[in-house]
Amino acid sequence: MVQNGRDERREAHDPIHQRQLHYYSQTQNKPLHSQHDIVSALASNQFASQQQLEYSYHQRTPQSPPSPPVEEVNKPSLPSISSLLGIADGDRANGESGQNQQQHSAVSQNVVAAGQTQETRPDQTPQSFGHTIVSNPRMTLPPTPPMQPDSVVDGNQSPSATSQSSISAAPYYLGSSLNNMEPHQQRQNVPTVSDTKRHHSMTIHSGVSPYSTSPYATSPYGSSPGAASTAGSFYSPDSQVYTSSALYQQRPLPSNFPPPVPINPETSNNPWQHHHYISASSQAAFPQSQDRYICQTCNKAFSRPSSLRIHSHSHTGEKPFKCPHAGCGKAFSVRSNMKRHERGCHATGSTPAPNP
DNA sequence: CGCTCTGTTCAG
DNA sequence: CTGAACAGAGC
Repeated sequence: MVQNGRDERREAHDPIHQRQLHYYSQTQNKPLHSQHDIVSALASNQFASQQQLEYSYHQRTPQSPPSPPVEEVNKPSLPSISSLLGIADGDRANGESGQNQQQHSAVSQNVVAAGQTQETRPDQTPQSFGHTIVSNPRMTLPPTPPMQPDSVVDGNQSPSATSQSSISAAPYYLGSSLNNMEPHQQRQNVPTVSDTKRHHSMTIHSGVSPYSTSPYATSPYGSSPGAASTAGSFYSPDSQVYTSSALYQQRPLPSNFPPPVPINPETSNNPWQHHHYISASSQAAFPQSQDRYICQTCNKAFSRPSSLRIHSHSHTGEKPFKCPHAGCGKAFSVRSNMKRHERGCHATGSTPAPNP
């Protein structure tokens, strides 16, 4: 909410920002870029009815990721799981063919049940997450040792879990950090390659992504952040909190967040630590800096909230900064980029109007 | 002290 | 050319 306040402030002063409000409304009607399209489409389909956030910013933010999941949901991902379950249960599946609809439901139940029974800590989001990974991944997750059943138990250590208790730590992250990948990335099931640039932190995350994003992921809901907002209720108890008001709300990272890596000998084997959690990446790149703001969508960490915000634009496709030039109409997620564009494309002169 | 803004730089 | 992230300056 604080962010909003800031935004308001800025928008009030900045004509450009004021514009963006209109811009959003317009964007919905006109063809947008990939992200925009997806987001808007989703907004109209799911989000629209789901949760209308106060700010346009939030409106699209709502875990744009869901876009990919939408397709993925229909994909074999679920069926395969059901198959697995069916195989496992055998008689059950056959006996109750009508449960097809409950494919994911069953899965989710499994997750939850597993989490509650094994973990005895229903509060923890990670466990469900971890469990999901462990249960399904088998088929394709050979490389990571963390696959051990213990992973579930270790889930206790997972940042998410700890976040609850020690959230007050300091840093913040966007929403629930379940998904390491970006919407498009998830879609493609490709490890975050685009981030490989400067994402030292992402390196780890990239390795992780496969698990969380993999099609076999129990349920697209659980794996995708967008889903989190949608169906997050099941995967994360807290999700309700995030979802409603904290889609992009930053939360303090657990004090354990950074430390997770070194951890105790016992936890040293923590699977989550290097496969499905931001902590690994974040801590890797950001040792103890308290100002770690983590993007829920991609788990990327930033030292400044403003940076995180800007970064969030990349996920939402939000481009609040429009080129003032008449004929241009280009929009940018970063103001400096827009300025640069102006300088480059519209000449350094201050005269925006294109001279024929 | 923390945050935002701006400029610069890297990468595709 | 544009997107994205970082670092510095200013408030």
